[in-house]
Amino acid sequence: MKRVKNENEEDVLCNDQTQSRLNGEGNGGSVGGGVVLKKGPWTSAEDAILIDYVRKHGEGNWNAVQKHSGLSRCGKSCRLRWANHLRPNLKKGSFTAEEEQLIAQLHSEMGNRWARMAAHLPGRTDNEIKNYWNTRTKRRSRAGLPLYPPDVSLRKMQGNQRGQGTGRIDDGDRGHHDFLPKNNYEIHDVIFDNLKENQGILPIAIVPENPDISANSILLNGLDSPPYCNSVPSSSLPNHHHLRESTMSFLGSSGTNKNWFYPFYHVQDHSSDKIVQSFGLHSPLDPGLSSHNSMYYRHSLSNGNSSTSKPTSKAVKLELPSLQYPDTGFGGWGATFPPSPLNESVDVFNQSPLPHGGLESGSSSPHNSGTLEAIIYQKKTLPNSKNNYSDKSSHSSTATPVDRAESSALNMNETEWEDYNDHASPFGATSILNECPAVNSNANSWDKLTPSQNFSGNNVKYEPVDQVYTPSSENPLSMLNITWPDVLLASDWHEQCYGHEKNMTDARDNLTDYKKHVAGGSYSSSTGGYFMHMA
DNA sequence: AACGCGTACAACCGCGGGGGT
DNA sequence: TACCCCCGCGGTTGTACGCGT
Repeated sequence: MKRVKNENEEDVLCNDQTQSRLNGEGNGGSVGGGVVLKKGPWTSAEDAILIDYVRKHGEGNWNAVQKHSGLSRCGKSCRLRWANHLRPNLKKGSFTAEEEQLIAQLHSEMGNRWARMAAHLPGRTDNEIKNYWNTRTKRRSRAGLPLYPPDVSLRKMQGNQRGQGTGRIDDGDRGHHDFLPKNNYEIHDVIFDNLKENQGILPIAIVPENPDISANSILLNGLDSPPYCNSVPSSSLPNHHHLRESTMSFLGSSGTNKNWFYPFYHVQDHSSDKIVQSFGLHSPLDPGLSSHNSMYYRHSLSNGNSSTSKPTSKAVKLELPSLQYPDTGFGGWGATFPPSPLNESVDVFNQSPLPHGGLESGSSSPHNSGTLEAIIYQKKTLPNSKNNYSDKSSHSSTATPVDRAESSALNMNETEWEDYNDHASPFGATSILNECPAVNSNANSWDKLTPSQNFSGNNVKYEPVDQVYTPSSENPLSMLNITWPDVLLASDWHEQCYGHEKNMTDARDNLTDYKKHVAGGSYSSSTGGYFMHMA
């Protein structure tokens, strides 16, 4: 279709056929006899021939198509054409919101296993899903958005909780439990404990006065980054903030506006020798992560005096498979909704840094898959971070492009913000909204959210979050959000901290206005910016 | 209108697994 | 056990289209 010019191209041999010839195979008549096989777009006539062939002979034995039908296409091309376009019951058109959500969920569990994902999406092909995801990934990466919607991340995290005792990453195919009960939501006591402990922790993104410092940079660097605190460069700090390799702190090597990226880190409060939980959304939900390894949200510390925490971290790269962006650092790898259809016997201790591969069952590792499981898995499997940081960055990451890492880091932070605002997290929206000028609660798609952005502002501003993944009647997947503990907790927490909900409402309005102000700046909506909304 | 850019999508390519011999 | 063949999968490429400037 797109390659119209190929209609008139000189026929070329299918590579496979060429290989077959070389291998002595493909003896199917003319193929082996040197008949050139067409490449490029299929014509309707060819389609008709192929359809007719399949009708008569059924699927399979694709190399025989050319022989029996005279179609000058290699078997591989025929199979692809049939599978992706001619096969009955194919669903055409763009993905629905439900499908998008499911894809994200599946990808968070499976990684780039398109065919398996396609099995969960009737009428959709692996190629279609792959194209969608890749495009989406690119777009979101460019916009500095999280790869996964917050509920996916949360779900993963919840699954992670459940799976903690097992030491398993994912049940994978073993489960074949298509969907977990929707009401399997659990709130561990520790969640509430953490809530209490972290009252006053504010998820803030500081917008510098200096317009040259991107909001994301600030986000990533947090309050410990100049000019917001007097901390020394994180890289030179003593290891009182230990960043595990798996937590994917990224080094923005190119300097400008990149600085150090350590989207996840803990802050150890020196005065109390207590790990000050730096991030919130998932932390309170995961006992294991919350107190030790949780590195999700960047909060100011209690009483808002974040700069006193001397947060820092080391930058570490995390290698991921291509197109896998470690931009969501939260979530677990336990089987959650929907459960992984995979039966991936993941050696949780196998964290081979191989850039590719390792994805197939039997050898899969979340580390390699680039899924949320991988991310969280590493968090969990590595030693507790406290005083245990070892700089594995130079060992584990072979070739992670810096820009990817950066975008990933950005994404993680963006995700954090989305989550905050999405769910009125007691750590998030509530906190933000009490001091933050803007929140857009009208978003209906997690796919087009707040991008990274440079803008100037007052001394301290909160990063506006454009899009909020808001469960609503418009979103048939709202039911998924029953698993949002934040939602359940927000009210209570908010009441506890602020006494009334009005603050949030007001803050949302203010934030919305602020967002508009910001969006009027340099950001291009064409790149998936502030005001991109799903149709 | 022209251009540039981003996106969507079809198709190609290489690799590896599984089954048969 | 080794080899061959077929098939499927995932990564990548190339091009048309749409939109903004």
